[in-house]
Amino acid sequence: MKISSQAQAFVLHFGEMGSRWGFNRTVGQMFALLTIHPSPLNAEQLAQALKISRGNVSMGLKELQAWRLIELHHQPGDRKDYFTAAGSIWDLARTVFEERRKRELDPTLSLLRQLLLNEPQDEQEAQAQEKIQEVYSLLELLEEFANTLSKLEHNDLLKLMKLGSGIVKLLKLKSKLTSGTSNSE
Amino acid sequence: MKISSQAQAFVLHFGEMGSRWGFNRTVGQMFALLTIHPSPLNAEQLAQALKISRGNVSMGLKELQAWRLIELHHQPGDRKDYFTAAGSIWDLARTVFEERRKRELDPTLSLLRQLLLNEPQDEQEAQAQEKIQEVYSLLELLEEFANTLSKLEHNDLLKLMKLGSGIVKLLKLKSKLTSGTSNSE
DNA sequence: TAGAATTTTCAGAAATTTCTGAACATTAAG
DNA sequence: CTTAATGTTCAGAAATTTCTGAAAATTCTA
Repeated sequence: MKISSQAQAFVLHFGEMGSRWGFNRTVGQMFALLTIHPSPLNAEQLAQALKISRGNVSMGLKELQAWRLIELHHQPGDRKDYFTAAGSIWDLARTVFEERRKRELDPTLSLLRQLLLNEPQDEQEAQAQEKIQEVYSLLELLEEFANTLSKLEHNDLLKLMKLGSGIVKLLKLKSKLTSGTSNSE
Repeated sequence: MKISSQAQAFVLHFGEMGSRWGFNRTVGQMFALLTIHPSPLNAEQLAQALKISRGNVSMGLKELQAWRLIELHHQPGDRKDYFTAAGSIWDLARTVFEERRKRELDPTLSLLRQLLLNEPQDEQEAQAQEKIQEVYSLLELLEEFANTLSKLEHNDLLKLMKLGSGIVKLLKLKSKLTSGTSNSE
């Protein structure tokens, strides 16, 4: 469990950024370490490498599993649980993207849907309702777009992301070809 | 400063979600209230409506200004500062998107760039370096894509987001038309 | 089934973040 | 310049989150 200073910096940074990405410092560090380390690690090794308690590692692993970011391995003749980051970097990014969509968008969509069911009782409320509707429409569109992106095959996603301002041209091209017809799905 | 229960729920929810979106509870509430309220509000009104201290409001407003999410107004004959959410819901979404990109992507890109400058000293480090490079490439692509989206005009962005699986068809169409030529920008 | 190895849980400790309110700073008006 | 109105700051209080470590639970082996 020797860690190069290189890896050290990587791990520490992901710890710092962790909170911005939706988990706490040690969970961020654990994830970074599992990502950068070539072989699976067990709880003991994680605790030692990151200088945190065994209990904390256990909780962290549970959270990373809830995010579907790590997977369990076993070494023959060893009862300990070993973990690695789940899949390629791209898989991980996709998973983080999807989990965050779920946590950051869905609860709000669901609340706003609720609020929109009420009949506004006065002018004040009617105006508020309108604003809520605007927010709702936007978030719904975002959610659908995020969904579309999630479902794209790796190659298509790559192409799309590399288009740059070519996107505009493509959109223009499209409206020329299909002018006058509705077209999602 | 009477707030309908409708608005109340909206404000409280944005408080709860606040931390997931990058600010704390009261800042989330302040932002929600300024968004849903039809007219500009001053610090006193915010403090009263949200039952928080005057000092807290001052700090919150400062943070919302750092996010460029609110703008200052003045009522003739009144020295107080009044605030509203800055621009339309779409403007706000764009701003949040850009600020978050800055805070969540840029620091990491900059660290990884740093790390990649070092020559790996052994096999272990070389492997780590490779992983870092993968993460870096992905985040860089993400950053560029986010940039592209930020720069799209409202209408183009809307069209793109509504494409749904039509995106795939469009990408296919494009590769047919330009097969063999490079094309970002 | 006993017992050793491993993982999980969770009460309280520690660390961190947020909030208050009083002191201070700034501004505008007279 | 003085005063009153408003805005800002920041030390410490309060609230929240994270972490530890010992006890409990689980799992495997013999």
